[in-house]
Amino acid sequence: MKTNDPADTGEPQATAKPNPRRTVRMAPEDRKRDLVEKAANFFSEEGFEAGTRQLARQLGVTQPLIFRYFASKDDLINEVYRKVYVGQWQDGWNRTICNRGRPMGDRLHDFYRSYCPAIFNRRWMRIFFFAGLKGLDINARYLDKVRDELLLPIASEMRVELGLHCDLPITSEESELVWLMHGAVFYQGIREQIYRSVDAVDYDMALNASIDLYLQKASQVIPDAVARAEAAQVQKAVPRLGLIT
Amino acid sequence: MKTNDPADTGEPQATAKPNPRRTVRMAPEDRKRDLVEKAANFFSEEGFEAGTRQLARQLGVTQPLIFRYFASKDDLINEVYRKVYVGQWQDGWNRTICNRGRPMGDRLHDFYRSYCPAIFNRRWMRIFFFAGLKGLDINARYLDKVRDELLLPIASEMRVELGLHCDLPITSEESELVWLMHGAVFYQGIREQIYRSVDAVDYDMALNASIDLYLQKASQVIPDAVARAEAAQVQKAVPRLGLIT
DNA sequence: GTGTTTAATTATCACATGATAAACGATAGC
DNA sequence: GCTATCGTTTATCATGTGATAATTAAACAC
Repeated sequence: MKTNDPADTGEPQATAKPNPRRTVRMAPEDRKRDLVEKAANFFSEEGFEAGTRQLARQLGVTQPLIFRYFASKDDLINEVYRKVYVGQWQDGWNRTICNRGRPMGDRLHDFYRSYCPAIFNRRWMRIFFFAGLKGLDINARYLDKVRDELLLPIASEMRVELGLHCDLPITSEESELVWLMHGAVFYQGIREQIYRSVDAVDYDMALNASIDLYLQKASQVIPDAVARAEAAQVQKAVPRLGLIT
Repeated sequence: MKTNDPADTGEPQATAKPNPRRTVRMAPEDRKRDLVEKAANFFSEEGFEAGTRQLARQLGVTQPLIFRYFASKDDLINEVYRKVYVGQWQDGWNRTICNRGRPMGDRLHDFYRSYCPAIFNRRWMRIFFFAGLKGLDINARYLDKVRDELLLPIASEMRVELGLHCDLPITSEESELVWLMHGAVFYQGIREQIYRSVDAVDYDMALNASIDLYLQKASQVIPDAVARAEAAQVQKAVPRLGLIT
């Protein structure tokens, strides 16, 4: 008959102490980092509504210990968000996009070949959607960052690539076109990590096709869109009476 | 000083009865339908982890009443799923796709112009992702249905449109290409309903571009892919020694 | 009106949750 | 080896949860 003692490691112990609890004492900063890291994995699988006891079990510690390192569960969750979102962002992405020494198609390829591996993993994807469904501002802020530092720069660079000199804000057509490309790529990550319907999507073809689509549609649509925007701008600048005379 | 009586409707009541509770007695089938309908709205906003008391408050009934109509909370949730998923599916979608009397591009336009309005609403989208993150089989089954009744038929019809006569299963290239188009369209729904970053995406342009992309890439890629598949099939049919001689 | 049916209520259960306080014991400095 | 520190534990709290039983009252038949 085997003992059910949870501390029984299988090694024969001559003097069976009543409570040989083998707690590892870690330096506070190490422990905290470890907790956030493992909590990110845990919450990404179970959702943020999962209990702190289950979390603690998975972390290999007792539940009250969590509250020594984090004032509240929400506090821990916020640190998880910060780790996942802020920790993954690479400033090189924007630089790749804005590097005018190379053609736009190459820049987009390079960018997505760095961006996709960074976020196409189960943990990032799931936390992104958990937070998104909650309507959390950290998620909205991430999307703002995607728009302001990635997608709008792409649209601006595209104007330059097309030889358009225009300082007016990006039109909705231009912006929608970038979102379309981005969405087509991003959806591959959803299929892979959220749906899990495929072992691993070959997103190289998807990448090529999405970028092709953008480059092609952009050259068709954007010159006209920009021209329309400029015409509207001129019209606005002319005083009302000018139209009548 | 105003009374705080929850039943106070504002009408002056001469004989102030101690508990004039105004409960409406509904026919069981009506009540049940009403509960499922409102629960779908509630859970789509709050997530399925939200409490039954909060739900009951929103429904305008007491919490135990829920358990008179549903054996458990999970039972109610399953009825919500069924309502949202099964209730929205339209058999006409597959028929539109398979109508060989019309060109593929038109069929795809018609299909998506019916499909998008059916699922591009906050309730459907959110419940879809809540269920997806939970890894529920009802969600996986929905995706199987999308694949088997919508996307694979599109790939098959595309072969016909391209004049290819081939009974071999759809290759991964063909399937990935349809998923790419579908994802580009679907992502517009995510932006609109999950991100809520735009008031209303003008998904007409997105639709046109996505379908164009598919038609164009398909005509480029699919004939070769099918030819390769057939060659591989022939090779497999030939006995091993045949390759050596 | 009176009585019967049963939809909806109030009161309550056992259990799980986030969080706190007190006790314990692994490690570092001497 | 002894002691002080503080990382980690056990024990516990108040509250919230899904679910049940007993009670009340709205609607219908006569």
